[in-house]
Amino acid sequence: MSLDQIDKQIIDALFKNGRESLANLSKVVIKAHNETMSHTGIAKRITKLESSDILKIQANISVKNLEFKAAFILMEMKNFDDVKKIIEEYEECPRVFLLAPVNGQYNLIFGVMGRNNDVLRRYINLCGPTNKPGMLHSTILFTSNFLMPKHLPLNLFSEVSKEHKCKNICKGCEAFFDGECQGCGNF
Amino acid sequence: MSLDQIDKQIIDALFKNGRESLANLSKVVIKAHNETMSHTGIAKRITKLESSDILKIQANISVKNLEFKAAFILMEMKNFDDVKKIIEEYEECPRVFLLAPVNGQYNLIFGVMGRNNDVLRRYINLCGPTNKPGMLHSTILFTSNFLMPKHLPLNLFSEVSKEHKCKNICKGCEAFFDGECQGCGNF
DNA sequence: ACTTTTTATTAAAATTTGAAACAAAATTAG
DNA sequence: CTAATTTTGTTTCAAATTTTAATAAAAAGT
Repeated sequence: MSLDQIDKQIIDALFKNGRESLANLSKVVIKAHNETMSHTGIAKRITKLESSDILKIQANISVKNLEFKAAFILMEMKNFDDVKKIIEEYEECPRVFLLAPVNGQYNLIFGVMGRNNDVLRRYINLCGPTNKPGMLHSTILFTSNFLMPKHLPLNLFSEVSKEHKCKNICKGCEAFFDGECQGCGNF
Repeated sequence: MSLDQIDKQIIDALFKNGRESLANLSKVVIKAHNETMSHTGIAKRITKLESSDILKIQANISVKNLEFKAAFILMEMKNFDDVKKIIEEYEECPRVFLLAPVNGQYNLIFGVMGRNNDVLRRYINLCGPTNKPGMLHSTILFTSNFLMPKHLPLNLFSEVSKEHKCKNICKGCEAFFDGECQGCGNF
């Protein structure tokens, strides 16, 4: 599916304010020959874009303003199966805000988020992906200053993803069994 | 400003659906002792989170479903002034979806988005940051498969950012003066 | 203990959304 | 090319939601 000019105008308006009313959108979105569009028409477009999973209107939060700390981990893996295994283990983790297989000097880019540097370091050392099998080389980059995107979709406060999802990571973790681990959801 | 349990529940619900009605949010958000909260109270919380720039409800779009192509550029710069200069030049560019100074082996992480690999390569070669002064070393990673975040806030369709904002990049560009450049906003 | 400030509630008015039936345009098939 | 079909957009109106303003309650500061 591809986007036409109307879709793009809707997306642009919703990029600026995701809760803009359909009434206002219908004023802003202009068809050819300067005609406006009905709010019902706009609603149908939005529904369609959402159900084809192209668009999702979400709460994005500012890493900078909450003073969260983030790390990018770049990984060079032995083979693609090892990459896939890491992805499987981490794609539901609420701390992982970035996960993408890449081509180039590294095979996988991984982003982790924490309330502060302590939490972040503990995660990287105890729960992180860097000591998984197949890892040839990795490098870690720290930041807390996202200039772009200013607001990120972070799944930090979901009740479901606190313990359950991370079993596959936690089952080999000493801290988890010693009761020292505060859980993934401790933001 | 820090977030309490109610804020987190609101953000979590809006992460799932940014246009959830205040009425529904007031049913979902639970205070201590299992009390619900009034929808007016919820609205004030949201307004407060937005005006302190912690929360922004936005249209996020799926890189994967639109089959957009992205590249991460990792840069090691001579000094921090050079980093700042790159940031100044690129932070308004609609193609740049990621821009963060980092600490570690590299000083800056940069993400660019394009409709296809051709557009992306042309941008990197002609408009990209890799040949700017102060660059010691850089590496490029390509991807089109964002597993996380599934949907990204991309400012691709804004009318304002088509030519104006990129003057500082374009003024030394041959393609721009030859009329070969299709402009930053050509998505 | 009192005042100030912040936060939440209620209820009515204004606005927005959703549903259904219809119209127009685009696409497909004959 | 024309008719049938599908897709897309419009209108209308009832139902649901949001906003506003006045008030109450709780928390913080003196």
